[in-house]
Amino acid sequence: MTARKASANHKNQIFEQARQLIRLQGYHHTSIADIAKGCGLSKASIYHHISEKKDLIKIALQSVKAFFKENCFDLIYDKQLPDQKKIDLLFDTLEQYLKEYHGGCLVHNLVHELADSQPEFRDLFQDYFSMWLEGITHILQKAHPDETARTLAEDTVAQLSGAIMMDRLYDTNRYVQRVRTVLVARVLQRETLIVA
Amino acid sequence: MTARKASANHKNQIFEQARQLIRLQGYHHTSIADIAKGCGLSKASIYHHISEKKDLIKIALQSVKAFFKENCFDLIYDKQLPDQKKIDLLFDTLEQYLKEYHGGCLVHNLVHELADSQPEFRDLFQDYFSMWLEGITHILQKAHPDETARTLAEDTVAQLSGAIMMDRLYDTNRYVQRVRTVLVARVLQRETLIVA
Amino acid sequence: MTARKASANHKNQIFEQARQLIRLQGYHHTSIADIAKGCGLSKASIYHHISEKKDLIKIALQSVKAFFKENCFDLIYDKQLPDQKKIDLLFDTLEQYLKEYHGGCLVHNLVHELADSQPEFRDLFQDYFSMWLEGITHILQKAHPDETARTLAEDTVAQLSGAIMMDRLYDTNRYVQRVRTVLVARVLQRETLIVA
Amino acid sequence: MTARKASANHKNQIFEQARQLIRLQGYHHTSIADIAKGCGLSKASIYHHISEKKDLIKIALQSVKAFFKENCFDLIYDKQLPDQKKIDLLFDTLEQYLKEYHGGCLVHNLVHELADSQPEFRDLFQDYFSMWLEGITHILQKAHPDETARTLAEDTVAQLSGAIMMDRLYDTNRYVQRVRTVLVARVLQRETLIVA
DNA sequence: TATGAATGAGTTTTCATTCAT
DNA sequence: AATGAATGAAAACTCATTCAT
Repeated sequence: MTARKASANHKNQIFEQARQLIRLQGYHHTSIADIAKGCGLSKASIYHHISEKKDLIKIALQSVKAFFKENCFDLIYDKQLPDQKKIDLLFDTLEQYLKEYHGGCLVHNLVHELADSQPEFRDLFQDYFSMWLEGITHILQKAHPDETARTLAEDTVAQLSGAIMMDRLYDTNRYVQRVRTVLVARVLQRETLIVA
Repeated sequence: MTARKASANHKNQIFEQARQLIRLQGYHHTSIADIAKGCGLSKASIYHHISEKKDLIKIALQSVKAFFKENCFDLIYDKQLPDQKKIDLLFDTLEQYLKEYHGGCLVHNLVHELADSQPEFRDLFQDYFSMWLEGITHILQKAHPDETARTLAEDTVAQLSGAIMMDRLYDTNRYVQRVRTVLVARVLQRETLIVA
Repeated sequence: MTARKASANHKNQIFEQARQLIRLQGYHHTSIADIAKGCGLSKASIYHHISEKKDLIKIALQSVKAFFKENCFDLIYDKQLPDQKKIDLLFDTLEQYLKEYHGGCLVHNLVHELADSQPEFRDLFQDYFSMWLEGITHILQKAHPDETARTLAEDTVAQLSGAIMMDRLYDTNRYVQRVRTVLVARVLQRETLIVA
Repeated sequence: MTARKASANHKNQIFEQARQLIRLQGYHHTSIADIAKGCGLSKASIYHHISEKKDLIKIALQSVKAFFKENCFDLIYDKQLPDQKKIDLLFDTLEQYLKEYHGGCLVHNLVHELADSQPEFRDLFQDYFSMWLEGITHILQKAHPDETARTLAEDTVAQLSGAIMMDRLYDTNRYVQRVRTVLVARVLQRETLIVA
């Protein structure tokens, strides 16, 4: 049991290191040696848990998706939950995620780095953003007709993506805060001049 | 003269190749050899025009900034020009830039790839976005008080950044179109439910 | 008993896989992992049956030697058996061996790959060819004086070795067939003696 | 000029080292590092002259083929040259080649090592042996009808291939000498024809 | 300017082998 | 006997950079 745990820990450590380093440095600028060093393992050991470096991308993307799925999107479709609470859930989780490590969101970073040169990951990226688009569309559907809700969700997701980048660049959190404010206003249909 | 022109051409060719390749593949995934091959030059020749690879980042960023400065932001502060024309100028230039090559905007790609690992470029990135923020704030100042204009400009720039990424990922241009629509509405103070 | 059998089976499986893979891919190009995968075992398990990779060479060579010893050379010295039958025995066994898997004869392949870099196996190789040389010399001794018989046997073994290679390269069996034809002729003395 | 010569020398040194080491150790057991060390160059420098390791196989095979073509097969079709001289030319060249370095003939070694795992080189191997087969057939055509000449040439080439291996294994040259003797006898028709 | 050649350091990946379980 | 995990060493190959010509 100790052994099983220990080995599982190494596996998780590797994936966790990969996640962090790729988020901070990008995929191509993160070497297997970096990850190994970060785990106190040898390079060769890494290949006991993956079969090629690209596997780490998949695993990292899936883990970020799972994080938001479990913490937000699995809860958001609950009819009982008031819209405000849903938005809080979303943004509180996001803020926790962004605060935990610096370097913005791994998914956004990777989209820019890999979207064209590694088309095989497109589906994973689209999956991720579909989850956000559908979740936010759902939240907006009480206040708006379907098509409007979808369009506003797209605006929101775009703004959120850019906001994460801007916050990273200017080392603030005001851009993401604004997305929250705007989304709340949209739910409350108080959209005219949304300034806090 | 022929020689001077030829060398200037090589210089431009190199910078142009760098711009394109870095935009498509990212900085770390683009090698000096790639750029040299793309220009029909040898690797060593590249170093007659730059002193290290990083120079290419600077040059590329400056050229994108110059492109938008000359084509938009130098014209936008003209009191004669109606707001609608200014917005058209902005988005037409942007669309032209995005259409010219695929791969989204070089600046956004690089922000994500380099923001943390190469802090020396932060200023350049911030410069670039300041230009956009100030330009759009200016456009919004006729319709809104200063602080509101600034806030809405930040929303707009964030949304635009995310929109470029989303359009790249889904191979459309609808996200950026929406930013234009929303900005027009904001200028016209018709913000309630902005759906085309 | 079940256990003993099972392990013996694994042992044989490993040696059989090694034989096949080394014959096809060469010694250095066949990894312990390849052999393990071919047996459905783990790499570590291989080391319960050998102490280092080189052991597999020895075992493979011995098994090929044993195959021809049991099927030909143990029977060939029987005074009762007519020469023609002996030759049939030899070449039928050889053809069966060559047909069973492609990739020529393991021994010949290994001689070329290892002869100089691993002098420790020289004796094994020489043993193997001595068996052939003596066997064929014996067959020729009825029709020729001892020294002539030996010389013709050497010619035959050389031609046979080259024929196996040529057949492999051109994917035929005509070269080996010719060796059989020539040997029969030599036994029947239907060939003016070519001896210096 | 000095520079051109120097660089050409490095290139030749690399190919020469590759030829020698591959002949002695086999392709898979010869590393780029081995070759680099043998030339006093860095590993990276090797890649200035080849684009992948496999290139060395091609170059080595071509150089051996060129050696025998220039020294034998370009001369052998001369009607003036007596058959005995042609055979001398062939075997003197071969002996020189075999003596120059130990380790038998590079082509034979590679056939065994690569024939199946690297089918892309089959053509090169076949080319090489075709040169020999046609040359020896030509020599035998004065003394024998075409088809017989061809068959005897095939016997001769097979025997020669095996003889090179046997000589290497037993560190003699008697096996190859026998091939010369037998071929002379065949040209002089001092051998009852062995054709099926 | 331009380039062929060279290279140290680094990249991903493989390998034979060991060992605790 | 079997194996998952680990690893030092080495494999092939790449890269940014330098320099003599």
